[in-house]
Amino acid sequence: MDRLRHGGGRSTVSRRVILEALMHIGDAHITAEQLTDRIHQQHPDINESTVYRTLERFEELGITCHAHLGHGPAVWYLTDRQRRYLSCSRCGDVIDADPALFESLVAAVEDRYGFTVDFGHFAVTGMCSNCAPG
Amino acid sequence: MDRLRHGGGRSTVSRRVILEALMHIGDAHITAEQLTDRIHQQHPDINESTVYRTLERFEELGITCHAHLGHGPAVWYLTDRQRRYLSCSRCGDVIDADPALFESLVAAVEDRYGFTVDFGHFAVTGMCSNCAPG
DNA sequence: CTACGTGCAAAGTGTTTGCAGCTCC
DNA sequence: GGAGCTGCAAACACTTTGCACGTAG
Repeated sequence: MDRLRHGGGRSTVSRRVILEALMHIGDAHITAEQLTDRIHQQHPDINESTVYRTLERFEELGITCHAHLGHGPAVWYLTDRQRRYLSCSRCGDVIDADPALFESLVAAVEDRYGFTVDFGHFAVTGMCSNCAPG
Repeated sequence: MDRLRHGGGRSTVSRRVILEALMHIGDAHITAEQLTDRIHQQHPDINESTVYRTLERFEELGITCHAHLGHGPAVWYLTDRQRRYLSCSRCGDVIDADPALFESLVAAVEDRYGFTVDFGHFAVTGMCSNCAPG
């Protein structure tokens, strides 16, 4: 909220509620729709488009970010730690992987192409151990 | 086409035209809409939904696959070689990177989580050298 | 001849936007 | 008091689907 005010934004009921809901899910992640549903339990008057707009505003300020885990809706979470999602394209299971594994690839790509990888934005898809053939 | 027939599919004009168009783009990739537009130059009667259905059918048979390069439409290409796309989230530029760079990460993830990574499906996003700050 | 493929139009999903009213500072 | 938020409904982009007709094998 400090960061919001600092960035020229206003502190409103909707924004406080959305931020609290995000803090409440802790280490997990949530879609905009699920978040809206939860918020509606206590605040049925907060509109889904406000949730979208707020999440986007928060993202500009570096408070939240979103990732795409597969073909469905994006998921949102607080930017409190790095996320490296492995998403099974068959069963939809999501593994929250160790970022350290990705470091050498990030460095190699930077080196070779001058490209700064952001693994947080799109999940790495594939098949989990249960779904992989053989 | 052999593979199509072998998989129990029929050889039709639409399918031959779509396959030819895909072969024609060579090493590149194309969205379903762009593909439809091109096909319409010679075959204005082939419907976009047929293009979608055909690409999907081809994918089941391992002839084509699709990847998501960013927030826009998916791109399609023939499954003739591995693709490791780096997609700049600012300017949209796409780098077709060397698959060898990704091998050790693929192995490490397999080892640690039993998860078989498919880097072909979702691009790796980030910032290209022109767009990266600093 | 019949299962599979197609055109067309309509629906679906996830997200964004225009506008008029409201509220924080 | 005015920029910034909000609700609402409608639009949006991309893709999928239902249905009746057509065609490959």
